[in-house]
Amino acid sequence: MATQRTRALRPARGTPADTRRRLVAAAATVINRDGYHGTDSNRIARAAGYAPGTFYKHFPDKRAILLAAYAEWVNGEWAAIEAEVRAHPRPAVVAARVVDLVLALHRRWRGLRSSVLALVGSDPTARRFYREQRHRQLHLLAELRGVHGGPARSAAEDAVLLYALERTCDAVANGELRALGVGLAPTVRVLRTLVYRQLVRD
Amino acid sequence: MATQRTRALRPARGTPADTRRRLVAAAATVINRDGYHGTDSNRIARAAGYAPGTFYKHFPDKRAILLAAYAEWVNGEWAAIEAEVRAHPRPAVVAARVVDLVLALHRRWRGLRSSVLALVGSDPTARRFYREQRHRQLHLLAELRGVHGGPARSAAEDAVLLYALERTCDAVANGELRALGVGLAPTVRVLRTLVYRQLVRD
Amino acid sequence: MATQRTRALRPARGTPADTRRRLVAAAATVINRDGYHGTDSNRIARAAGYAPGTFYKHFPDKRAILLAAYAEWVNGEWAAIEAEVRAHPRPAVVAARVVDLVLALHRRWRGLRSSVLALVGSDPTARRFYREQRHRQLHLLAELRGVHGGPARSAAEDAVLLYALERTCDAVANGELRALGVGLAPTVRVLRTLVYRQLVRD
Amino acid sequence: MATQRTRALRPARGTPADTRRRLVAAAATVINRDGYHGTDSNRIARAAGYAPGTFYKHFPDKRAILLAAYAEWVNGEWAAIEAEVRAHPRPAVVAARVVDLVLALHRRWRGLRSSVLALVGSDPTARRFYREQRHRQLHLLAELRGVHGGPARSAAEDAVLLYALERTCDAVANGELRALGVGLAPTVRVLRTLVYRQLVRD
DNA sequence: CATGAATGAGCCTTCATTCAT
DNA sequence: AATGAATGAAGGCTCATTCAT
Repeated sequence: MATQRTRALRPARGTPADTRRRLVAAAATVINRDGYHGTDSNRIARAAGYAPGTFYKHFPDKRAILLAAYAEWVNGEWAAIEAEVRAHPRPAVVAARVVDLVLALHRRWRGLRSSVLALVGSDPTARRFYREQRHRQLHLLAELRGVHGGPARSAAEDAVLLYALERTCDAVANGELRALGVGLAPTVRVLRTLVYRQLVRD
Repeated sequence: MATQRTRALRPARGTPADTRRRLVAAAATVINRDGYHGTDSNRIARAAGYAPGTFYKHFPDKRAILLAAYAEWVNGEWAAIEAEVRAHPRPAVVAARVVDLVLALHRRWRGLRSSVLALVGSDPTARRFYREQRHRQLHLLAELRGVHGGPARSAAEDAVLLYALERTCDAVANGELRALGVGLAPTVRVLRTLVYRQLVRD
Repeated sequence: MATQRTRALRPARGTPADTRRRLVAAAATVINRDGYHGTDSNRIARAAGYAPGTFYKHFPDKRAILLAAYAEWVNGEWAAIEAEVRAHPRPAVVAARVVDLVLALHRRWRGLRSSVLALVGSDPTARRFYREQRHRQLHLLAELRGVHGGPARSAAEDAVLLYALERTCDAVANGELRALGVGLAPTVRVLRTLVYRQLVRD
Repeated sequence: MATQRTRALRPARGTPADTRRRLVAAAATVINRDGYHGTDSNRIARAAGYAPGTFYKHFPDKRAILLAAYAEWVNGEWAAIEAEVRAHPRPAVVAARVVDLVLALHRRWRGLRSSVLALVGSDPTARRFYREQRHRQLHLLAELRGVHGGPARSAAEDAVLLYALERTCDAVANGELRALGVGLAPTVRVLRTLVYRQLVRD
């Protein structure tokens, strides 16, 4: 009953982990480009070189792969941030690197971030997941400050800083800032100053 | 998954403007509650007391009513903010009022905002529209500072402040902050301080 | 975005009741021919002259229309049986008519019956529905006996009779009996006798 | 909706006949529990301790294993009935045993029977196979009557008896009878009487 | 013999949108 | 102006089946 028409010489068979990785990578790319509601699971599977059914051997539903893609890539890049940051002892340099890296991150994954945020707005699971990311950031920030012998800061201050950083980087990434006539360089400078002040004594 | 209350009994037949207003109001309520992708145009029409066809007599598509709802209601409330704010002469009071009002606004329209932001991420029209809001805010901020004889601030500083305010209020509205163990009162204090400092000389 | 290609000059617009009737009639025919698992809701809708979406305006799911078809048609014909039966005073005639009618019924709706029975085997709703049919038959049988001044019979006897009648008619309808080398006429005679004996004193 | 217990830990590797037997046994259990349309071939294979591919090394398709399961298990138990029945000389005892055993059989294999019946309604192969079972029953009945020096009975009478027995036992097995308010004991009595009368002179 | 990753046709269902009334 | 029945493209997901290892 099932026809067999070799669409492209059957993609190399691999371990489930490989397949999963490919699917996640494809999802990240495709969703980042077309948006979560702008693609579908079949398209993601095809982009990874698989048939529709393969998707559901690895993810229970479409939502799951968005979260997985977010986890995989954003977490991965956050690890890179941690690594780079730890390598630099001077607060000013650290502040600059953090801003640069977060900005690069937001630029690269703007579409993916947007999709995740939308899902966070309506899906409890996504919400829980997203909050874990934030927790991690808060801890990282506190740790950085400790390393640099910085002052005690309230969690509220840290949180507001992170939100400012995140939201501004999104604005840069999606062209909002430019459209407002606000320059990139001064904005980056403001952000660096904000981060720097949070790390050291006033 | 989607709730379907609000089967309005409103008498139909009225001026086109009336109908449009009712549709927009219904859309704001319903989308705020169920999300843009969590409702459909038929449901919105019914919530306003009309048949599906009526919807498309007043809006070219579903997206349009989301933008209209955002414009109508959120703009309306921003006008209220402007009015209230202008009435208070002291910067500290103004800062407090702005934070309180923006927070209230975000709390009330959390779902609508989330839906709009998602659309902004993928739709050029929505993007353009959204940027106009921001422009308005920037102008208001500059004006406030002028009124209070505040210092010259770069557009970048103003923009970052607005982003911090907006994103933090969203975080409060959707419970993110509470989930992170960050208290509401200290957060509001941080925001007020931020706004206050932006209005007066350091 | 939606193309419009007039597939067949848009089927006459009617009242919802009309549409529902057409859908049920089409479902009865199609399922009777191809089996419940041999068709799909789109095919049923098309057979009734409608698009797929119309189906779901009238039925929550595929299962529902099978039950509706069963209810509509089989109930309808049982009403016919009741009417005919009441018109004949002599038990022997009644017995004959009942057997003939049930047999005709099973012959005509063999596929539909088969599908319903399968569903009854796995679906609680279907099960409940099916039992109501049986209840009705039991009452009808008891009533008939009363009319003819027949003897007291236990519910068990009545039930077994009904099962024998039903199952044998199914066997005739699906050719089982013929395949076994058992003639139709003698079988009908046995059934008539069975029914007759249940109606009158031994 | 479908349960997925029975992840067998059985050692694979064995003669083809062993594998086949295990698959059939698993299919009988799983289908009896979840229904033919409520499981899939992968699940059956897993329940037997094998991979999906193994299934299709032993059966051409899913339908085949349903028939095999029916043949293997139900036939096996019918053989047991034959044996037991032959061991008892008195018609009354034989009748009682037959009813009891058929009832037990139907109770145990209710789901499997239901699935087979549904397939019989649409699949010629299944139909042919099912009729062979009936043939066997008819012969057994005739033989029993001969043994007991019973009267000549038409094939039609025998067939109707078998149908009554089968259908009533199904009704008991699936709770239909209880739902109708008909007691088990009286029903069994009716069936025993029916069988008994068919075995001896009136 | 057995594996199990992969397939892909196709089912069920939704919903933005249209149009005859 | 309003209606609401109808549309139909398309999306999420399943599962019988295959085949390279």
